[in-house]
Order: sequence, then C-alpha cells, then structure tokens
Amino acid sequence: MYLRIQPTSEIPIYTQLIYQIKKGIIKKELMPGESLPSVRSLASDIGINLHTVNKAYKLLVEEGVLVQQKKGFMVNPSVNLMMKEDQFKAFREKLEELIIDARIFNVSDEVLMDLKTEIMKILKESDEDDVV
Amino acid sequence: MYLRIQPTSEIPIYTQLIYQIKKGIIKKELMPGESLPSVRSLASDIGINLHTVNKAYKLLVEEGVLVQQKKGFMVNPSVNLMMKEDQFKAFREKLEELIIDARIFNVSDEVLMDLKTEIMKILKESDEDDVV
Amino acid sequence: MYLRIQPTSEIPIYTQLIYQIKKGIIKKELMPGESLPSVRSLASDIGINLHTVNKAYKLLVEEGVLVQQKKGFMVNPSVNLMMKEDQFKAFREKLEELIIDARIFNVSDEVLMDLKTEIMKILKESDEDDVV
Amino acid sequence: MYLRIQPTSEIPIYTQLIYQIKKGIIKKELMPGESLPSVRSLASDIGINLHTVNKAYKLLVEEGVLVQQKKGFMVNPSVNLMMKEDQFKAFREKLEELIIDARIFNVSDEVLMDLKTEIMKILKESDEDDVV
DNA sequence: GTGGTCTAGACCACC
DNA sequence: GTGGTCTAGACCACA
Repeated sequence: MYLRIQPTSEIPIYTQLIYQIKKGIIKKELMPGESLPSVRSLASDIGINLHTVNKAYKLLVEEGVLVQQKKGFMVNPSVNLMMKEDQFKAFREKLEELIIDARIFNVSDEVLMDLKTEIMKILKESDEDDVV
Repeated sequence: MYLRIQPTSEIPIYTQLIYQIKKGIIKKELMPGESLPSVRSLASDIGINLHTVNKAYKLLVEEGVLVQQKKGFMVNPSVNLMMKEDQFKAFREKLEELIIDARIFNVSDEVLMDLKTEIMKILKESDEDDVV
Repeated sequence: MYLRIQPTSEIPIYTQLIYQIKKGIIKKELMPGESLPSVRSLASDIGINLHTVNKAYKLLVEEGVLVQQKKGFMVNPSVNLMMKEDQFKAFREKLEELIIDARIFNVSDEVLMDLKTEIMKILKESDEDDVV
Repeated sequence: MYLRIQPTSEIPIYTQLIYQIKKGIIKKELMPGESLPSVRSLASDIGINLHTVNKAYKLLVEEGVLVQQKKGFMVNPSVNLMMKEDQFKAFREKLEELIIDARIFNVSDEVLMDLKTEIMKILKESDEDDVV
C-alpha cells in the first residue's frame, strides 16, 4: 500500500494518515486481520515522526477500525463497524457544511455527481482495476 | 436572523458563525446587498469575542460571500458565487473523507438520504415554511 | 489541591496523576464543573512534561471524568458516571487479582478491613475532616 | 490443571500465567510441594514463548509462591506465605485504585458483592465442586 | 494564554 | 523488534 502524505497541507498529518489507511481498507489493499507496518517503520518510511503515526493508529483503534495486539496493530477482523454517537454527530455536521457550501457556491448537481464518481473510482478495489 | 452558537462544540466558533450566516443567506433571511450587524453589536449580542466575529466576516469576504463597505459588511449583491481553486480542493477533500467514512462505517444509503432531506429541510426558505 | 507524584514509582506518572485527580474529586476538593489547571501550568507546577499531563487529562476525558471545553479542561458537571464495558472488565480483572493475592498470601480479613478504612479515611471530604 | 491464556488481552502473558498458577494453588489443583511442568513443556503446551514462562516462574519464586529445585520448579511446601513490604505496598496501591474507581464510577455495593461472590466461586476448590 | 500538532531522541517492558 | 513512557522544545490555531 502506498501512503501519500502532504506535509504542507492544512490537514494534520495524522488525519491524512487515518484516511489513507481507511482508503487502503476500502480498496482491499488492507484486509481484515492484516497487520499494519510498525509505528517506527512506517514513520521512517514516509518520513514523519513516530509519535504522529502512533497517534493515527491509536485514533483508528478508538474508532474501531484497527485493533491493537500484543505486538503491533492490525485491521479489525470484524467486518461490521459502526459510528459512535459523537462520531455520527460530527459526520452529520460535516455533511451539512458541505451541502451549505454547495448551495452557496452554486455547485451544480452535475459537478457533484462527477466528483462522486471520481472519488468512487479512487476507492475502487485494485483487483477490479485490473479487470477494467 | 437567529444565530445559534454552541461555545462548547468542538467546531471553532468563527466556523460556526460562518455557516450560520451562509445558512441565513440560503434561507433568504439575509438578502443580497443586505447589511450585516456590526462586528461590535453582533459580538455582544451572541456573547462572543469581537475578534472572533471579525475573523468570520473577513473569511466570508475572502470567500466572496460578503463584501466590505466603508462602514460594515453586506451580503454580496452578486448572485453567482463560485469557489476558488483552493476552496474547491478543500471541498473535494471533505467530500472524499465523508464518503470514506460512510463506506468504512457502513452508513446505508437510506440513512444518508434521510440525513440529506433532514438538512435540506433546515435550509428551506422561511417563505416556503409559511406556505406549508 | 495538592498533587503528589512519585517519579520513581513503577506506576506511570500519568496514571498517578489520573488517580490523584479522581481522589480530588471524591474529596470534593474538585467540584463538578470546576476548571482544572492548564496543561502547561500543572506540568511546570509538579515538574513534569506537559505531554504527560495532557495524556492524563485526555484519558480522563475518555473515561468521562473530565470534559474538554474550548479553553481548558473541567470536571464533568454530570454526577452519574458509569464505567464502559472494557473498563468494567479491567476492573473485575483487577479485583480478581487482588482477591487471589489476598488468599495466596494469607491476608486476614482484619488486615483487609484495616486497609479499607485507612483508604476511606484518605478519601474523606476535607470538610468532614475539619468537623472531626 | 488447565491454563487459560488470552494472547490478545492487554494483561501481559507472564502476569496471566502467574495468576493462573496462583489460582491453581488456591483451588488445590496444585498442592504444596507439587512439581510444575518444565518451562519448555509448558511453553509448548500453551503455545507461548519459553522466556515468558521462565519469567513467570522466576517472579513466583521471588514472591515465595514457588521454589526452584535443582531440576525444575515446585509449589512452596510451606503453607504460610506472607507478602514482602514492596508487594504489600503495591497491593495497597491497587486496592486504593479500585476503591477510587468504584467511588468515581458509582459502582454500587451490590454490584461489588456480586463480583466478589462470582470470583470466590471461581476460586472454590475443585473438591467442593464435586460435593455440589 | 489555552490546547493542538509535530519533531527528536531516550529508556523501558514485553515477547 | 514491538509499543509505552517521558522529556524538551518549537510553531500554530483559537478566543
């Protein structure tokens, strides 16, 4: 799995990392039960501090996306994750902001659909990619 | 227009304010060309810091939603706002994160649609409200 | 409130801090809704690193003992806290270990009771202390 | 004697092993003077590392629960074990933490008693089991 | 002035 | 070799 981190982005590095990992899971580059690289090795691989990686991993455990073993972290083997209440509230909030901005800045439904399909394509499983 | 600010929310107050104002515009409680309350009065009205209101107004000017006059701020009289490049990139990023989380946490299309219609209802024009 | 940290103890500093704060709440030296010292000031007061204090505060928020505001942390104003499932399991585990050790090392019921009353005394409210 | 080790538990394996052995002694599945399985065989039996078993045995010797013979370990034939000072301090500390958490999280005396009787039942001698 | 983020580097516990 | 703990110190966002 390739992780692309933009150090200059406004989005905190640990947040970028969280979504990169989630993406990997959706794309089935990371399977349930699969181990993640160690905090230290991933940190040195992508050139960031180990604490930053650790924070991302811990938050993903908190969300239930990863589980921590005695040695290292792995993708939660259980398939059916659910948002916690607070998380869902934040999700709703984010969606509301998105809709508001779409309305204020006159983003057409067409553009929205294009965006969605573009994103869906990125999240497509790698295997499907080959088939296509 | 009523502005509801939650000081305890994890969302920065200036961000809340920005979206409250955008909401007001969508609901036509604030019309193009209409003046906004002065920084001072709004700050004291909703009991927040003057700098916070100022920051929200400035950012809205930056986005083109408001325009600054010699004295105070008003809603941009021009109707067709468009996102700038950076803004659109952030918008896309936010959408991607939402979709990723929806996929990871198995948010059903049903729930998503419910959320959307719920949000749309909130953004309905006050006039329509009367009709109903 | 006085916080006594033993840097040489086997118990991690942040854990000691957590229990010191809980003690303060039980003794009513910290009341529901009361603000805690800032991460930085507490850290410098007791001569430890700010990240260590921050970790303790965050974990207490996680447990529901503290809540985080825009600015600083405060004791959860709500009175009825409950353990989460995992926490209760750990609690039970700890109790089991304690009972096992008491049995193995022939700790008499008398000694146990003495310990309990001694601990209870420490946790007594300061006000009662004066009365007595 | 059956040893149940949970490799995924957050409790270190050597600690789990220590308490499993103590449990065996309390339940009289392991009698004073009885030999324990060799480090090697136990390690392979329960599928854990050799060093982990060794560490558990060594610590139990340290506590006086086991004694080391020329060849292998056996349960201390002496019946009246006592805690050393440090151990007792740790015991007291653990009890204090338990009491604090019970108070903070409003664990009722009822629940506490239920927990205790539940644990006592687990520690009942196997013979008594038969009687019942 | 508050916490948030990030870095660099050290020592320790567990397996 | 894995994560856990702790320290020191820097820059930033928010109010």
